Amino acid sequence: MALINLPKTYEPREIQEKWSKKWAEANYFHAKVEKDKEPFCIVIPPPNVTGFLHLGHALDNALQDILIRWKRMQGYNVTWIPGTDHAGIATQVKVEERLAKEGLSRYDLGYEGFLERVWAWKDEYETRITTQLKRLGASCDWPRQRFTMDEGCSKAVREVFVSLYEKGLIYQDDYIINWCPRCRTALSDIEVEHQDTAGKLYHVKYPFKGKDGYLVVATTRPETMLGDTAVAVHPDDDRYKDLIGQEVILPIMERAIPVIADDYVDPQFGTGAVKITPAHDPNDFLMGVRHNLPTIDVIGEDGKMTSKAGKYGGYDRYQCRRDLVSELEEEGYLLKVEEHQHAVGHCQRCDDVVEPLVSRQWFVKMKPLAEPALQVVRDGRIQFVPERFSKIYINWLENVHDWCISRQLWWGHRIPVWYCEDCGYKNVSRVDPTECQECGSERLKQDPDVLDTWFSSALWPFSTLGWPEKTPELEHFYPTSVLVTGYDIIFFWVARMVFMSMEFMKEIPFKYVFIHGLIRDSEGRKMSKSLGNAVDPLEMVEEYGADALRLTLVTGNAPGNDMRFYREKVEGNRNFANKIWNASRFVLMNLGDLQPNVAGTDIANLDLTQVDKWILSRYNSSVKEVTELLGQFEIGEAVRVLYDFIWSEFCDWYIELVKPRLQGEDDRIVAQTVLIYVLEGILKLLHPFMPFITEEIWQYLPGEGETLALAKWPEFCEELEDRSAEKNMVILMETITAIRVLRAEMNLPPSKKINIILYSDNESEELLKAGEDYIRRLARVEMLTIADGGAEKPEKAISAIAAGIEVYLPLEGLVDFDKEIARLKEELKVVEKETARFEKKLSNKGFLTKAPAEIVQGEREKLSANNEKRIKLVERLAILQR
RNA sequence: GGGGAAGUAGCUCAGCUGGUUAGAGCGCUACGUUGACAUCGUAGAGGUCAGGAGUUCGAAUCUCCUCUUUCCCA
Repeated sequence: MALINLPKTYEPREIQEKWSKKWAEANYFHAKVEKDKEPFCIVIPPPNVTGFLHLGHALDNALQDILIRWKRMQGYNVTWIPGTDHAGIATQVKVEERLAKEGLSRYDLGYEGFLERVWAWKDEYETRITTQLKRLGASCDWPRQRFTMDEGCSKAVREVFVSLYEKGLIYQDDYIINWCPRCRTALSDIEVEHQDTAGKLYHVKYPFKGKDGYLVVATTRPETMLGDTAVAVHPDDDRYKDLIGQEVILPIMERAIPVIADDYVDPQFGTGAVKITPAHDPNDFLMGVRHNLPTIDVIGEDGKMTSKAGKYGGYDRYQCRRDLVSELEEEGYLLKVEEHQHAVGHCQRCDDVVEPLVSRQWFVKMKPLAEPALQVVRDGRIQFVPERFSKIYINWLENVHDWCISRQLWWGHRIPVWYCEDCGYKNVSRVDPTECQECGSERLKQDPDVLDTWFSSALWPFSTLGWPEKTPELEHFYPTSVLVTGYDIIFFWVARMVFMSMEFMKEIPFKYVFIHGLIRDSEGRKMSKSLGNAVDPLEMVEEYGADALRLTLVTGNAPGNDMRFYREKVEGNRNFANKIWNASRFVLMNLGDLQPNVAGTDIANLDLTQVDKWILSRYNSSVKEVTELLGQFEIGEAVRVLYDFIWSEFCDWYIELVKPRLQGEDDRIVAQTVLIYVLEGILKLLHPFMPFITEEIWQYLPGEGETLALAKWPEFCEELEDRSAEKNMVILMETITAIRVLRAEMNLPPSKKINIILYSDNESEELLKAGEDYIRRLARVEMLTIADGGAEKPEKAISAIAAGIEVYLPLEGLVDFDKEIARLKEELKVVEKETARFEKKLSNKGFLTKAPAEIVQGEREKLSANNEKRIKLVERLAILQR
């Protein structure tokens, strides 16, 4: 077969299009359950069907794909389960926004009509997301794709809800919750984002009842005073001790309320007396429970004041605040107003200011569930990478409050509770009931609310594998191997998956939680639509290629840390891809008619040169390092090792060194075989990171196999390790570099041929003789002489010392002796400084006795090498200065 | 108020369990089209590893303190 070489230029676009299509068609990434093989399973953090994927998704999925492709090549039974999240509130907000553009609200369409629109939206975005993932190279097990509201996931949700209800772990209660007046729904604690806001602290007089004088309370939210049912002070606060048990008159409302004592009050804050509004503040609510205070709700679900707010009924909450403050001022109740910084809760989805209010909602009792979830992280059965994130997880679970799971939305899993309109019984059922389990009435009404979107995501690791059915997938692939996600959803998702798994599977959901950071813009800001600084991953894919983008996202920063995104970084990695492309092109173009059966060749037994042995040894240790680093989730370091090996060693040195041999006949085949062997290994090692370019090139290589994605991952091979070849090559490379430095020093362009004399001891003489051609070629030397170290040295020359070899560049009439002396003196200074350092270290008794022998030996060698160099420099200077 | 992270070359960042002559990419300087690659090559300049104290034979790395920047939680 005549070999076809790669196209002259690297065109990522064509390659990625071709391969994402081919891979999908061939269904390479679908894994059947193979019981005799070790499983490796990742469930994708399901992207929300709210929009397009952003760079954060690209990072998350690149990391997963790297692990997945690596393990697949290692021969594991690998499945990466893709899917999307219905993202209840977020999606509903999006669809409502779209409707608003048509001048419609969800009420105009009605419940059924609105849901139809949301399902259509879901289909549209699910398709887009899937397409995007494929274009990024994600090797998902597509036939197993899931959706949090598909039939199976819905069944899992139903089972979990009913089961928790039966165990008493789900309950309904009137409780203070976070309410978003814009979305008109309850939110869980973590869906509220606290933002520091410049506010005011109002000092208001509350007159004593039945006597002169007043108490001053400080509040940031005066409008809630309309619902005050007490004033609280600290029991030990001497200022107020006498007032406890007495009453004050609530201004405007003219209502008498008691002064109570509670430890919760901070005597240092404000005046030390706080107004208590149990209906509109979480802490006040708890205090109200402790002291049996009435609850007066003055703010409604629409964010407006209720009729209980007296004359302010119907006012918007902010309007009420303004008007109320002026009234207080006019009436002389307002003592003073201070500037005050405080945290204000905002809705995570729509950014409206959240209103704490009392409402009847469904909750998950957290304490009993949290305990096992804490245990598995504390005892290391689940490991966070990096480890520090386990603290965040533990701290949250230790202080977790009950989870409000009901949402007043239309889009989501309906709560499986039917209220009997006759006896009021709550029918909580796995199958839709037709009659009341209590009284038999058929007049049943399902709870109108839906569940928090995270309720279904919490089941994702097992619901996607078929639970509650006992599927072979569940049995084989569960627990999953690793979860890859950002630190921003440790509470929302990771913790919840763990406790749900512990409760329902009696098993951890995954062994490792691999946490990554956020992608920020070049100024370190979060990327967001409103800032207009978001980068579209597909735009980068178009411009630089998916491989370059993937590499950019996973390198150059430590695990768990945020990363700034620069287009220049992607460009740099595109250049790296181009380098690989051209190096491969070179190898292929020099293959000629050779069809080496690399797989069947025992490479170590070929008649290898030192250079071959060196590159094989270096390649071999790269295999080892990359594999180890991947095992430690050190993706960035693994890439760095590969990048350096490929560019600096394989391309810059090996290819250059091997060139002459490819022209000759003697050992041409050996050189070709080594080239192709190392190249193929490189492509394999690089494939998880850069799947498209490696697959494309690999197809041009001789050998068997349909796809690189299913090729065997390289293994470390003892036989290829060759320390002495590595050492020899260092000498050779340093010699070549030394000549190049002299050339540059004298401003001699490469076109100018030069003569070089190398003086060496017997040991390296042989090595230099063997490497004569290399030196001549790579340093562009016309006439190369290798002489004994003791031989007479030319006077009119400039010199350098590299790896114990004296390099002389004779320059008849061109040498400026003063300049050369100065140059050598400068070098001598550096060497002397080094020598002194080593000497000092080695004369330190503590060092000699306490440091490991290896280290001491290393320092000794460094000292003697330095000394040798120093002596030669001194000698040379003596001659020049004679 | 509690907790985390970060401070290393002009910029962006690596540097794992303490032993390197402290690295990379970009940028910068000089030279260069040598038949894989100018999306490139060769050589180079550039760092008191935020500051202080301590532990140690030895600290960018461990401990404590200070300063600065960030993020999360209350």
